Amino acid sequence: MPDSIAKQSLSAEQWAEAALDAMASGGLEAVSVEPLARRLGVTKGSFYWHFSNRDALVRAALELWERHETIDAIVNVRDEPDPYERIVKLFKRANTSHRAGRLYLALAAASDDPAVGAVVQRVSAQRLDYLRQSYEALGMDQHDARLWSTFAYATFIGNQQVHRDAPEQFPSGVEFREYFKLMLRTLIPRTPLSAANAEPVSVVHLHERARPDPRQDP
Amino acid sequence: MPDSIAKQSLSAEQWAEAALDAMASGGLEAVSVEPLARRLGVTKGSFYWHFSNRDALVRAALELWERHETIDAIVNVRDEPDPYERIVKLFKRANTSHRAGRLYLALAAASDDPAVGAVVQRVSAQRLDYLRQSYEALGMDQHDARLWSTFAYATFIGNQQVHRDAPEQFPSGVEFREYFKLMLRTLIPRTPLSAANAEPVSVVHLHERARPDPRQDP
DNA sequence: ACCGTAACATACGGTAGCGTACTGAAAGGC
DNA sequence: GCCTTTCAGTACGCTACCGTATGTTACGGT
Repeated sequence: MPDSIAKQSLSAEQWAEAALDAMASGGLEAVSVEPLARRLGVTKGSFYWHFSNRDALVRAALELWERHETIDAIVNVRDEPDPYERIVKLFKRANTSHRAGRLYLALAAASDDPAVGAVVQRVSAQRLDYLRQSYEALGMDQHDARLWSTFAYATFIGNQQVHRDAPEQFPSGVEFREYFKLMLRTLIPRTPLSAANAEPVSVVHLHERARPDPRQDP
Repeated sequence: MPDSIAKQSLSAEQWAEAALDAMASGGLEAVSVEPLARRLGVTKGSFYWHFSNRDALVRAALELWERHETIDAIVNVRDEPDPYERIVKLFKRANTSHRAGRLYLALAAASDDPAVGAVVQRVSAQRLDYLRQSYEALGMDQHDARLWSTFAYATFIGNQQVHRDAPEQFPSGVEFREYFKLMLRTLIPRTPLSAANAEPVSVVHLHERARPDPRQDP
């Protein structure tokens, strides 16, 4: 039993990965047993050994996705001490993976399904929460951090959407780099906006520090 | 014939409206003849008198939606002379109708379908274009207007998305009003960026100038 | 009173996909 | 060498939905 679990869970995970692929390109409805089996070169007989039914596959795929989108994503930037750079990293990550973006949009579109909706809600909440914490680490009070993090999150979700729905209109190449910088400058104020609690830091100095950061661009 | 057309097209439009309702709550897949007929209290026999097939219904619904989302929306704010107020109106409209938001998201999710994708693209392009024009009317040069209007549009699309996917996290009530004002202040610079300095640096000034703007208080 | 037609109903065949029951084959323990 | 376990294939019934063919009703014109 214990050793066979490895083999079984491997194959099951392959099914789940294939399900995620199907979701990314065709939405939740595209996760159908027979087409997936065809794509994997087997028949339903295999599927119903690994999973009790289609719902179980969807659940497994959602679990996989949730891990990818929360734990992995956050672990990836956790070692960045500077909160500003941490947020920049999150933004870059959000604009990097095309598949991840499409997957999010596909799952969000299917959030009427209670199982999907719950996961989407948890993922959104966790990402928003982590963003909010990062904004607080910038020196914002709780309230401002909540507003700004929501603002920033909405913008980047919206970017995915616009990029998919109106690719012709969406900036690309050099223009995207400018667009990206504009968003960073606008959405990550490096000086606390509520005058109350923070030590006044040199705004000019901080802004200049942001510009000579030339790294990749999606 | 001429008088019977009115009756016929009326009924056909009812079908199209019902199709849009179904889309808003269940996506494109929810536009199915038999369930729709049940919901309307008739049978398929009626449907196949008005439309040749399901695709024709989808096309009619899309046409209706496109009119709603472009012409009507723009006509609604066309009489506002102040470009600032015009943009505010557009934003308010975007955040007002829950159904319209869900409809957009549902159709965008189904934009793999070429018929749907084309309409979504046209609607997005037209709205973005109108927004860009409004930003130009604020005094921005073409380039900045393009970046800022894309930015603003993405944010409001993202707001719809977040509002649907993580309703618990999305600001509401008093907090939403603050959130809304923050977005307006940030996304609609009231000081014209003169065409003279189109460099990205000018945008930084913009952000810094937005803060001491005495006109609104959160 | 009669007919034509607009509007809807009924009945049917066809397909896609879900799930089940059963069969088949390879692999490793005994 | 057998036999259980693991994994996959085949065959079938079931449901939802599409589309078609045909039946039924109401009504306006003549």
